[in-house]
Amino acid sequence: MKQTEALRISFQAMSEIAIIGHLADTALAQTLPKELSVAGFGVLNHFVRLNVEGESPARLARAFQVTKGAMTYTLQQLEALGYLKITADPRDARAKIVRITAKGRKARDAGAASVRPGMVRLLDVVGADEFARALPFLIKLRQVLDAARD
Amino acid sequence: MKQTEALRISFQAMSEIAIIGHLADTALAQTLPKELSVAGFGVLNHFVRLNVEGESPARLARAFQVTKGAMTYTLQQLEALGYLKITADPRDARAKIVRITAKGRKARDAGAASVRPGMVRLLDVVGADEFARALPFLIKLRQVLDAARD
DNA sequence: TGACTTTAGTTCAACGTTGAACCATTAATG
DNA sequence: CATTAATGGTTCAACGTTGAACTAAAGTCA
Repeated sequence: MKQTEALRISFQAMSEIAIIGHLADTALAQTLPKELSVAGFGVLNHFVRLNVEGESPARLARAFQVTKGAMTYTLQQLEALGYLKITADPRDARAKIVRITAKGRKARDAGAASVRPGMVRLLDVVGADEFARALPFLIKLRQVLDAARD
Repeated sequence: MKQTEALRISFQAMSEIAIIGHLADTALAQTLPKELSVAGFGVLNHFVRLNVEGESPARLARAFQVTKGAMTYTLQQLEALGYLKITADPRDARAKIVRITAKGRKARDAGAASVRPGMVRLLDVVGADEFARALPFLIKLRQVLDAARD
């Protein structure tokens, strides 16, 4: 394949990915209850999915590729909603420990449930095997971009 | 494949796509000169890539999956920079016609050139064929989500 | 034709993000 | 050890986005 062609294709692929990400974000935001942002749902989901007990804001910021300031904002919202409990870290006076509450767990379950129908509809049209085939490529691409982010 | 499994995989795929989109956006924003936003570059690119002569703001908003308000904002920036010329549409008094200027063309070429090295580096690691294999899936997924956006 | 409905564009408050500045604390180094 | 560098967290202005409200101009159709 000519390099020009390769550049064109990879550029288009990145464009498509950016658009899909945008559409998915918008769809998710509309599905979730309005007091829960996509970022907030992501954090709640993180605790449940990975069965993590406590995380520091800094670790969360890195996990979500977001600035510390953005994470501070998101966590403040979630704590105000009673979905998280944030305490001081006894081992490091700079740090804090973030924990999900029972209420937060319920909110994330409700969120996950509200996403399901849309996902099922999507699987109906696109096909589970296509997702499965694309996933390794996506993971690799994410890892590379992630690492390149210096 | 069990449905639970299919849901898990497709959900993860969408997550990866969202993250990649986010990383790509950030990387692109850092590469572009600071007066040119990703959205602005997208608009300039649209005119050059598709060799379109004139477009209405409404059509552009639809093409980029963005609200009319967001497109108004982007176009105002680009016009202030002298990259676009916006005139009234003689055939429809509600509408306007957006055209790229020579200066805009130069800015988009410079932008495209500044993206190239990063793209080449990406191709080095991920491989052009992988992009090529994934592209049809991505296009299909984008089209489905696009259509589902009612 | 006249009454609705749709479409084009703008404006504005609110949101979630970034980048930079800042303070406090811990880690690394000479 | 004493400095210096790195890390954790917050705050704030600025940005680009949404959604809603609005004006103006077509389009539809009975």
